[in-house]
Amino acid sequence: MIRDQLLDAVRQGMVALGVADPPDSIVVERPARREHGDWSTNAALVCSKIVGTNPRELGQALADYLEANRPPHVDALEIAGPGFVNFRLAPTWLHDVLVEAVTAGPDGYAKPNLGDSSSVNVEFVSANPTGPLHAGHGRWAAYGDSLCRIFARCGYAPHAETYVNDRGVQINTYAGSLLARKNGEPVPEGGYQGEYIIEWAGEMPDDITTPSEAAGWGMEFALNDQKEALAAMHVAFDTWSSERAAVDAGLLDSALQRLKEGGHVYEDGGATWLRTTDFGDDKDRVLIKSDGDYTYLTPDIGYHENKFERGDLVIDILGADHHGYVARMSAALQALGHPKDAYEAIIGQNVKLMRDGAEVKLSKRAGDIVLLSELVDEVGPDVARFAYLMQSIDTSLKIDIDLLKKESSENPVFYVQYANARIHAIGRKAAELGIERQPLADTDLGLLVHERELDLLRVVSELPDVLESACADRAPHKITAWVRELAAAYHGFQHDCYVLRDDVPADLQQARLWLVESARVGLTIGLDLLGVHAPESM
RNA sequence: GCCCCCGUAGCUCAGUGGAUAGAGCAUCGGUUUCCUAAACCGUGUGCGGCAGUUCGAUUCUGCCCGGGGGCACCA
Repeated sequence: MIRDQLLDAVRQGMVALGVADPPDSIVVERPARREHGDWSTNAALVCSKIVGTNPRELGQALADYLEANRPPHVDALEIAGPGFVNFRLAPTWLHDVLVEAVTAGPDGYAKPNLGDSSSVNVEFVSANPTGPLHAGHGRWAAYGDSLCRIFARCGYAPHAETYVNDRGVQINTYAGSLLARKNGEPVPEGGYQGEYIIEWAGEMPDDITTPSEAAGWGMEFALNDQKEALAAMHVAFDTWSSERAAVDAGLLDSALQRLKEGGHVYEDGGATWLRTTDFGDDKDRVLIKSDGDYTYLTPDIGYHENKFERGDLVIDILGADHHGYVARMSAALQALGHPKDAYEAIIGQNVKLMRDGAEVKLSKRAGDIVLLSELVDEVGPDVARFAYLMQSIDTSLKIDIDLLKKESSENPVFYVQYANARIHAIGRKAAELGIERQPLADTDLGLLVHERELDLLRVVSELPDVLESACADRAPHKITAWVRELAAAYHGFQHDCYVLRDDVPADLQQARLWLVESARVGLTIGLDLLGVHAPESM
């Protein structure tokens, strides 16, 4: 890659200038402003202290060295600002990017091996089996699924998992609520008030009369409902883990036993405690209540321990209301002997759903929830996923349902989908005209010199870096942002550069057809990472 | 009181230890005998505040202010 070639040259230059061991903080990057060249290095600023000269002088010396030992594609060098060395490259470096992209294709371009096949277990959604998924859950579904796609492309072996809390008090509450509604009675105090309970109770067979029967039937019904909603969004899990099954399999007992053997457990006030403060938690946590029942934490520890069988790295994707959970789970897993960095919790901020200009509450106990299935029905899985992935997971997400339903330029999804449709329209039109793309080797890419053409290739060239960063930062929204940039560059290109019109010379036409292909490769990869399908015509 | 996230343009959000901080929408104006105008081009205001670290801070650290979410022998 061009950047590595430039960086190598810069580092060699610094060695030649007396920096025995050039620091890693030397970078070659794309300057924010085009006037500052195609690439730029901070080497002189970083190394000036080591050499004892001022950055501008060192920069000049570096520029002189590079002038004499010119890396590929470099047209001109200049020193600027406080001591940056800027590279101006011939367009040939972008033509190389085109060749790389279309040769590797959607399966091979932008495929960094960061994970070296190590496995990563990603748990997300994990809703209680006591009701339907609401529109807020969609964020975790879209995020988790996209993150797994990113991991997979970056050389990891991801395992998508969701956890079903199918035991505990909320199940009894749920069963009680179902039975009460079945009998036409108001739900008990603290029960589930949602409209769906009435509806679901109506579907419950008459021979179900006991709480335990209602619980069994209700959980299965809820799970099926959730699976349908996720399937409509094209989200699938490798594993659905049942809390009850984990307890029955003895995962809880064996984890508890090992914690005791490790000396991390003590009794106090009739309860059994885990000394999580030894591993950074701010207070110890109860494992077994004084009434003999486990807290929610205890089976969760057993379950998390078990997840290491399905991942070298275990990641939980949790809502902001669970952030207090992280320190105790991390402490428990460390007490079981796992390295601190083998467990990672990603805390996502909440979803605010707007409809008719007002916020819609998403609480399951309140009446008017917007179901995930409703949202996906209304706008489709692609629009929904794109909307969920537009923002950083660290920010609360406002989703305006009215806006998503509008198929207009106010809705960014269509901008991207339209770019995809136009790319494919070129292909259709070319076929209609009997124009075929000739072998790449016979194509003169040197004809691609229009600013729009080069801008498009610049965006294509950035995908590998964007992907690495999206993976390292667990940030699918960086892919969304890149896809929007690519669409913008493509629309700009297509506006100013004709491909198939009569007056386009045949050799330029060929080069542009390959350019369109490189955009197709990039867009295909980007949209696939988001799990968003784009229609070939609109 | 403690913990987590956020505070960037009128709105919704990107972004970065660096050289003049971006995009979409909204406003106003312009572009089409031509591969989808669902497009393109032009048009202004902005890093909540105060210190510190640094050659350089919107970015890192501390404090303050503001918004959201947590602080159970609930899950």
